[in-house]
Amino acid sequence: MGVARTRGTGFAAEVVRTARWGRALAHPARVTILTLLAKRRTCVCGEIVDDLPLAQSTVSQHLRVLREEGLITGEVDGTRSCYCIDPEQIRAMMADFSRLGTSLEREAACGC
Amino acid sequence: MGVARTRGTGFAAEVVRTARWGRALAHPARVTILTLLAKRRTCVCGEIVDDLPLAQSTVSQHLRVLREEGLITGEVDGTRSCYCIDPEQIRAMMADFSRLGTSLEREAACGC
DNA sequence: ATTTATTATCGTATATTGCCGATAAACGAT
DNA sequence: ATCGTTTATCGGCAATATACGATAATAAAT
Repeated sequence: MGVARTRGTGFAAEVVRTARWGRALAHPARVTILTLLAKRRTCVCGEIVDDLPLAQSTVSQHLRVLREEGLITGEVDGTRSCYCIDPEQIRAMMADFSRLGTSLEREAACGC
Repeated sequence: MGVARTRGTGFAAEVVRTARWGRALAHPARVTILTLLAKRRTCVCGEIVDDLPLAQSTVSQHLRVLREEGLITGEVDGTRSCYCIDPEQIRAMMADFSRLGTSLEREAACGC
């Protein structure tokens, strides 16, 4: 999706942050990668590729998105790359979602 | 982002659902719209437009995305449209996010 | 030094997103 | 019937997203 001209401008900071988390999760591959990294202790890129119905290069791109959003960290280990979830950022994301949730559930009554 | 050829195929149903929620929240305008609808009792489209730094047609598109994802409901009221949050779906979204969160926080230790 | 293995990046094609102005559609009011 | 208001949709444009194969780049192994 095109990052629009107004993206990130004219919106509250917390809203922009929440939208970034949303974008990070906006593809099944990325959600799957996160759960894989949480499930396994090992975090080698190749295994992730094996578990996804996507080409290696495509998985690498999804990993980069997750890294750019801060949800995972990548570390080079010889010829391979070791990816790990960043628990701090996961908690931050969930906190933002949680804040949004309570904010949205506060007044659920509809006047229509 | 382009809905890719493999989107929704080869991924677990819950993962796909979570990714759709993420996509719904993936733009600051849509997050803002949701919070606006929660804050106010009234849900007329025009007011939403007034509160966003976007053209009316653009806001209408964002409203459509939120409606397609089921987070809001639209109802025609004479010449205007009344949009409301769907509390049931909001709860469903938050439940999915919550499930994801606990799943991701379970094993946060990184072996790297 | 050469090969093998692993991963990131490049190049490219296609689809989607997001934005806007303009227009259509629907309704209420005059 | 006509006008004004409100909203949805259309058309077009630029930017991203997603996918893949191919190619670098790096390190381990022979």
